[in-house]
Amino acid sequence: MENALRVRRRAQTAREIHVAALELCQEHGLDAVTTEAISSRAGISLRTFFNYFPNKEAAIVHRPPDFPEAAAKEFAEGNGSLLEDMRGLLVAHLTQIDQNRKAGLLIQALLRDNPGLKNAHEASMRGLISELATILATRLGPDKDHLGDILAVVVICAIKKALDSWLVEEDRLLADSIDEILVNLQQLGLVLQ
Amino acid sequence: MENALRVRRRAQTAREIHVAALELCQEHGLDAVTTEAISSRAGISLRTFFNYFPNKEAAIVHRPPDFPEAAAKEFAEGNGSLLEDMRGLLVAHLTQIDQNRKAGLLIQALLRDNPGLKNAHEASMRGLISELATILATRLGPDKDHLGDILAVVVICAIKKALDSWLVEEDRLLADSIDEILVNLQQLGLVLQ
DNA sequence: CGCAAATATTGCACACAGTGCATTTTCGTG
DNA sequence: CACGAAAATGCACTGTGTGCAATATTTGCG
Repeated sequence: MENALRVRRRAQTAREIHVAALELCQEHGLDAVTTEAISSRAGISLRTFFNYFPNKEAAIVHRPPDFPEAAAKEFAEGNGSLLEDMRGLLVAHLTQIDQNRKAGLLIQALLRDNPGLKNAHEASMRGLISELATILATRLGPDKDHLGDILAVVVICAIKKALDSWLVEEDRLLADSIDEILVNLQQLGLVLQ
Repeated sequence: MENALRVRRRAQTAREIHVAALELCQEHGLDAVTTEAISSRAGISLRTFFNYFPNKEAAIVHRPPDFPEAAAKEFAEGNGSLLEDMRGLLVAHLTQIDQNRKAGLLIQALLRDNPGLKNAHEASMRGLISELATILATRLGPDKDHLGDILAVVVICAIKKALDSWLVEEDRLLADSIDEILVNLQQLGLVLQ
């Protein structure tokens, strides 16, 4: 009952569907792309498509990279300033996004032009938010769950804002985007006094 | 070309559809409710339903009360502590929600039991968020747009959290919920130093 | 190896969602 | 009352998403 292989294969198929969806959107525009077309380009049946994604929007947005476990642990156990400790977490996370800059750009462009994708995007963000909320719960300790939840929301929101500038401006440094996030959060802290 | 009357009629019809949708959900559960059933209970054709809402989820969630203009203006032009000035805005907003406590409770219960409603709910929240962002832009002045956007997100998030406790606990005072919101935001400010 | 169990893929049928378009009805206004 | 804009409607049609049962593939194990 060793399913590590199966898990990897599943993830691979999902990625293939995702890529097929992105390519078709680039070629014909989101509205002209059907789940059937995606399935056939990905070399699977329509029925199988729905085994992997609930709808085409989900296939397009797929899921954002998670927070690497090592960085999460380090942050959760850190005891410096929260914002400074968070830098490592952000570096780890944004680095992963950087790996896949091309897909990121494409998805972002699609999001701009197709408001109908917003729901799917938000849904995938909810996953990230709750992952971060879990990490923050460890860091903040008990009885701070509301605070942790809210903080998670605001951090993800700041990351999204930074990605907007980062993916657009070709030669922007990753470090600058991270600074932007931290500065925004710090300003938020000031204004909430 | 005086369309004030038409606007009111339109809003009324939308409300009737909304109510019909809520009633049917209560009776048969969300999954068993079709757009056709909603239309027919509301006394309109299926085609007309889609003139008012893009899908049944939107009809169920409808739209949350906005921030009353007077309170918004007062907050935008205030110059005390941001959080204290915000209290008036929150009072005005939550009071409106209180007017319709019954529907609020029902919608909240539906949201708990039907994850499929989350998207529609988030979509309607986006409207509120951008409304608040506009208000905050006035209050904060220029060059703070990112900060205003992020702040709007976090405030709406705090409101949602407070509503969770408020709608559940029967005899909770509105004032307490508002305090809860402000305390959460203040704690957030502290932790972001 | 080769079998049995678990898991993944697929085809088919079907009910519902959502849209475009042309037509009809309603209703405020002059 | 009559006109015209806005709203409601009917109809046809494409695409979505699911349940179910059959088939194929992979995995663990004797």
